Amino acid sequence: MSTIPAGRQQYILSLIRSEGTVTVSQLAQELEVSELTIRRDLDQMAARGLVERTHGGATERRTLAVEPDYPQKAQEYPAEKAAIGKAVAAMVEAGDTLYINSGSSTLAVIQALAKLDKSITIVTNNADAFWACKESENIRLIFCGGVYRQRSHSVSGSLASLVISQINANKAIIGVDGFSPSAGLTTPILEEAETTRAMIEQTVGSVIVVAAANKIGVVSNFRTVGLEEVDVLVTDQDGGDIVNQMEIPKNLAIVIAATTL
Amino acid sequence: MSTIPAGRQQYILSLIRSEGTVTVSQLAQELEVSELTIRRDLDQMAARGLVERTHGGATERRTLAVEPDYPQKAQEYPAEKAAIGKAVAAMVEAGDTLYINSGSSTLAVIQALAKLDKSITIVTNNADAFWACKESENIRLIFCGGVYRQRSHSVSGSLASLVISQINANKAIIGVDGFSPSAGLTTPILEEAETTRAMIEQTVGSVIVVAAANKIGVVSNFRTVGLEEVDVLVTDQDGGDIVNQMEIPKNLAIVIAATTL
DNA sequence: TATGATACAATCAAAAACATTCAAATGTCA
DNA sequence: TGACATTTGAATGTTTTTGATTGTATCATA
Repeated sequence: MSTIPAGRQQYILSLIRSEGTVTVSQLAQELEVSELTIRRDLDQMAARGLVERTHGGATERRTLAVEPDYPQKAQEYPAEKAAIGKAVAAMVEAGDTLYINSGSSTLAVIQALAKLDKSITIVTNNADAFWACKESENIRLIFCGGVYRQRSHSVSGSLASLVISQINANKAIIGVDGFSPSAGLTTPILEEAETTRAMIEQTVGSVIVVAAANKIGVVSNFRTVGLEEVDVLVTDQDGGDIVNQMEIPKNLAIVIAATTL
Repeated sequence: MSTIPAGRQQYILSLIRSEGTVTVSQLAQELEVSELTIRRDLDQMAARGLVERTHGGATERRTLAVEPDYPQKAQEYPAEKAAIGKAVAAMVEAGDTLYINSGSSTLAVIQALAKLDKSITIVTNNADAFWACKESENIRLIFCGGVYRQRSHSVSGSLASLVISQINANKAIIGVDGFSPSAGLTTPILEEAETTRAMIEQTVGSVIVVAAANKIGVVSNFRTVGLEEVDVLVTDQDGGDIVNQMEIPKNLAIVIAATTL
């Protein structure tokens, strides 16, 4: 077989495409190199986004790195998301006007708020908010305008910013794809980043970021704002553990949502 | 078989997708691991929301975590509305930018357009447009901002007008509650009337009104525009009969949508 | 409703896979 | 050839996975 790294990795990739998964030991035998070499190959390929690394081997990437497929992502880790949603909803008081951006985590917040049905105003660009609030008599729902993005079930862009510039809220509830001390809050879609930034700029009260463990420490393509703009981070148990080992601004409060069942 | 967790879980998932349910003992035998390992796999997958755990095994998730579940509006005269929608959709050409306001008749137009899937841009304040266009790759959907009205599944008000002021369309497809020579187009909600008027003002091409027979000759509370602003009226057979006995502007074309079934 | 069979949760120890560091082998360019 | 970078493999300790064990919860059928 190929004795150079590039050839090996190409073979690994083709095998992953046909089999779905590969194991380190199997590849080491087949290519007659040490398992360590295979691990290094897989790590490199994972860093380039070609495969997904798992314990013992690697799998095919389910979705493109750029923009996650909505229905798949939306139902990942429902328990954690529901817990986060509940915790955030508890921070909301009657009379509040909230900015809530799009994403499956913030949808969980909307669902929790819909259940409580306090008299609040929600300003959002999440298209799923409509049905989530369909039985909440006391929630006033204001929707951002803009270009609809099928993949994320949301609207964004300059039209959304235009609407947002007209509204001041006293809390912002922001879901992100990346939360990092150095890079701040990041998302894979430029327009979403712009819309989210506009929401934060129009918020006079506290900015609450929701991010499950798999978002903490991650850096995505486009920056919305730095962590200094954030007042509260709501995450799950694992996320809390990661944050504890990071250098974060002192004024940023961490809230752990317990997955109590 | 795959000896790593990822491969096992992938196999389990594919099996669940085809069979509907799986049992722990069956999987343990098939994959040649202990039942305990299978249980751990299933628990992990359940935590991620991929499967539903049951006693002794797992089943496919029957309900998606996110389910619009729109109460399909108790459609009055579905056949007539579908016919009107089809007739209007036939007037739309690739490249068009359309204003479409809210209402069950115009929703039928959107549904017909979604089926054709021409490359057009739809600007609407109808919240149901999201799911109606969910499988139309070529339709660009721009949503108006504004306050959401549960009863009509739409947004309206000054924020909607603000967005509309930024966009020029070459056709407007307008549903109304009242169509009358003397009172013009009328609707029972002030904000909807304002939004619809703004749409018509921003249209440089033809204004197409859709109205079933039960709207013809009716006068509702708030006036949007007079009939002189309308270029085409699309109605059903009965509606055509009524219009024929009316005094309408000469430049207003009448189109009868045949209920061919 | 009681009861035996099965599935489960919790804990622990062994095995496998891993990260990390370092040195040897290989290839490249002057 | 010699200096340098790249690739590879060995050795170390750490983490993850796995299966055996125990006792508990749940199910099906009488």
